[in-house]
Amino acid sequence: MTAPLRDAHPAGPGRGLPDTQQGMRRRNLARVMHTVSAEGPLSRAAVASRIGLTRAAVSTLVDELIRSGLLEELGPERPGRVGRPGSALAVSGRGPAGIGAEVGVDHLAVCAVDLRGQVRTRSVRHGANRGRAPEPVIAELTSLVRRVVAEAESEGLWPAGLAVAVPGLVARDARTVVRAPNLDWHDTDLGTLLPEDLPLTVGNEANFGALAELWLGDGTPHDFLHVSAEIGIGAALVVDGQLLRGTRGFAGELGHVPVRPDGPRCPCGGRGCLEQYAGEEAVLRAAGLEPGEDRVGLLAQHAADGDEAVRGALREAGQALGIALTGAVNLLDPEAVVLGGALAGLAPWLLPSLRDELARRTAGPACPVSVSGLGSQGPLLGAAHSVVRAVLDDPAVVGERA
Amino acid sequence: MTAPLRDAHPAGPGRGLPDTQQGMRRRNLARVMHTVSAEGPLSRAAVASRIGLTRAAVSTLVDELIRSGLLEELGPERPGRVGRPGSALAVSGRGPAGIGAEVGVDHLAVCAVDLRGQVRTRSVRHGANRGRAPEPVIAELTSLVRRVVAEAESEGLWPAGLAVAVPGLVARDARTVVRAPNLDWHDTDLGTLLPEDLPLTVGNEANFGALAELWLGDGTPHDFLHVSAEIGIGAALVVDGQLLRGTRGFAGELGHVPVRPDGPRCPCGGRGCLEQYAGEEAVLRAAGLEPGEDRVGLLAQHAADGDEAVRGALREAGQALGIALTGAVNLLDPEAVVLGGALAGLAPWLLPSLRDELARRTAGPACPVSVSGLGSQGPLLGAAHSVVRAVLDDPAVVGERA
DNA sequence: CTATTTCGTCATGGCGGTTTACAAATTAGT
DNA sequence: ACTAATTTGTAAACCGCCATGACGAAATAG
Repeated sequence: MTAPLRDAHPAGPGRGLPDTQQGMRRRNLARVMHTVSAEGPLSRAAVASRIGLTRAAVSTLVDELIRSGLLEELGPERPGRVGRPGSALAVSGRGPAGIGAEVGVDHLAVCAVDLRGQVRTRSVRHGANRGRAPEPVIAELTSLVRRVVAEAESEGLWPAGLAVAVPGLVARDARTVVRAPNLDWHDTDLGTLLPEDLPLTVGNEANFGALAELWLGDGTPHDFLHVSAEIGIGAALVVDGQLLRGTRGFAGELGHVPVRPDGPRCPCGGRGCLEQYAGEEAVLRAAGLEPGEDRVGLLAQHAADGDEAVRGALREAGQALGIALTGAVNLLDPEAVVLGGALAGLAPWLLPSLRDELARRTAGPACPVSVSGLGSQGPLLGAAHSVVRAVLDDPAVVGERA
Repeated sequence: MTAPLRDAHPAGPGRGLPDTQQGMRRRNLARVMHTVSAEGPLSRAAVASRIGLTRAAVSTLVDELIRSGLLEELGPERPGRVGRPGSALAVSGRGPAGIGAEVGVDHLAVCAVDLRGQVRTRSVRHGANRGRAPEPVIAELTSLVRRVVAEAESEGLWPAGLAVAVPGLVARDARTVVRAPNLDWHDTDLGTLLPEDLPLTVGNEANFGALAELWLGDGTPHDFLHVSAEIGIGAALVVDGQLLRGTRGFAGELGHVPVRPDGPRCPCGGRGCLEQYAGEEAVLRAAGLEPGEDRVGLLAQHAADGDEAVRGALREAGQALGIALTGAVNLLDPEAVVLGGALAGLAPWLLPSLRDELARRTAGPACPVSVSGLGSQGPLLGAAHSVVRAVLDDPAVVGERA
């Protein structure tokens, strides 16, 4: 069925769907879900005061959500104040689940996350996928998905959708991989290869990582730039809590921002792109290391051991990142820059020169640069959570099935 | 009263104001206004089918809008098809008007635009403002505003708001000018200096220019990058039909994107910023011309006359712009780049090297670069139209007054 | 033990869009 | 010219959704 999970509520007045009472109801159901999900167990009265509706209205909304299995009544609250205690409501731990999947260069991973945001099942398979054809890889992924779905179902969950994180550019249809250099995939429509009974969303790994940071990060603002380096160097731009995708869905190509316009040639056609200084290959070469298996781990290891060549290479990579990010920060004025993915592990050696370069080139106070706490889990979690968010954003759709 | 003209309808489900029936009505009124405004005279039935409501519902909405003076009944349509001809509806030419104002480095301008988008009155005063204190300048501007408002009123219009375009950074409150280097203004609150009986919005000149391009430009997409050069070099980013403002409202500082990281020092603290190559002063210096009065006109004149020094300087500026824009395009994946403001006049000599540089550094087809057709009128028109858009976006607010 | 406060629910009402029906105004066909 | 078909705009009845106000229930304060 492949329902459109995203963009259900376009912004701006005048545009968008006609405003009928059903739409109103749907939005109010979503408000209740978001409020309960974000602020823990809450009584009906508390929800009502937060979203600005009356207790009576919230009562009927909650009834509907409980009938759909999206909310649960936990029983009476501990009475601390005067007055009748409310009945605590919480997001259900047995309703729909978001299935997240990740196609990495040398692993596959799938997990199921319930509406509460808890990871309930997880399944990983190691093994290099570089250069393998899409069909066998996706077949393997499909079997992992089926296993995770089965386990989730045995815990009383049912899958509301599947989101797949891929290390490459994904078209705006959220189904076809336009280009994944590290897998050597081109124009591959995953919609035809994955189980068809689940609404599917395919997305860029870095984008899902950024969303994970937005939704799960501790103190992450909702205007930031998330930089990661799995496939080349990618940035995900989050503006006002929304991912900026670009016309063709290619936004965030930080790796090909010119750093030194007369620098070395880049396969993209340009010269002196960031990737020529801070890309994996470039850093390994500058560090004098052979490209091998776990290349990022290798770099971190050597850097930690005090290898000066490696440290110098990372210092210069940080500097190049700082230059490119200066441009990005000047253009976008984000609240923060967050380093994620592989960069997070190398942060100790990248950050000093990066911050230095950024500060030197900024007039006022420099944009704060932090490191993601999610590590390599970001993309997978972001994918799974994107399905969960879609349910919270429009509970009515899912309510029909339960 | 200074009502919030913007951001009345925040994006995303779950957030925003509670969804009550009155809000629904307001949004539907807005839909009707937008539809009629965008698609010319339309019958009630045509509006209904476009926005997806029933004819009956649209009838009552239209009645209300006509009573408020926002819509006009033009009379029966020419019947071309079978069936009863509809009664054509058009946006009123006598209701509210948007007052736009512009504080330029050497001029002041004010105009009134009606809901149809027609400029109805205009008033300009030449004279250098560089270095003058804000108070006398704004006093002068106020008298222009009063004159334009009086003229507009004599034509049956009433002012719905005032938007002021300023060559500098404006804080997110849309009232205070944080920094306007070319005027030498700092932290100036225009809210206290301008007539208080009009809802006020102060905005950056380049941003208003971009909005004008978005709303009035011929074939302008709704994802683009608008580059202009009045104060240094500014870019306005329009994403999905909305201006990207940045956390502090400082987004779009293209002028300080690093082009050559080891280039000449820039007052901003950086090195080799775009402004050091394509800024007004830099180009004049490279061209061997003295900074005088109408510097842009001077450059265009000499370039047209075949002055090779000037042409060379502009060629290099275009090249630098191309490098900086490569970065921006890689980050944002816009549908187009539009040159506006002073750059539009110099486009014939900037474009070749700019396009060349951009194409050379892009893998696929390069992002198309075009020139704004609005010329120097952009900011003023954008300001006035922003008020008009605010009325279209929420007709109910204004309806109360009529 | 009573007064007070707060919670959840119910009955009532208002508001807003839909449905259904119908008159008005045009074209197409005989 | 007259009828049938089509489309428009409006009115009346209806339904859905939230607000209002009242009420019982369950706690605290005195």
